[in-house]
Amino acid sequence: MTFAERVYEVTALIPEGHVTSYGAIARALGAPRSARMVGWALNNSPHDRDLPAHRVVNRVGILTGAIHFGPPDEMRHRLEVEGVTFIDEITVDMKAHFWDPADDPRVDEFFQFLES
DNA sequence: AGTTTGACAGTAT
DNA sequence: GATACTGCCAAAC
Repeated sequence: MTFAERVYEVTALIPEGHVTSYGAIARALGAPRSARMVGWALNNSPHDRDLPAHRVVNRVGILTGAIHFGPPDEMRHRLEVEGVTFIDEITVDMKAHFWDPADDPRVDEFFQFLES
């Protein structure tokens, strides 16, 4: 299983109405210095898998990946529909919606699965 | 096998 | 504070 595939698995676990950051995913994968790789992985993410990639923002809460969602405001709109609030046009309220993969027991289960 | 490329993060200025 | 700079490393080519 490649690094990118692990990124997809974690991304799929992001709860509705929440967001996480590239760095947080990298840490959860045991590669704390590989935030850029998470971005790279999502950039090449499969379109046939319905990944909630719109729930991944940078550490500040800015939707740096918005340009990959077609219409300029598509990403923000998807988040707003889920109840995610913004502190300005492009910045999500991280304090209210941040979800850390490392805090979710399902992520631990996932890693145990990998070892078996 | 060497180079390039990022949807980043942390530190320094 | 806002920029600028630097470290990062998996994949594609």
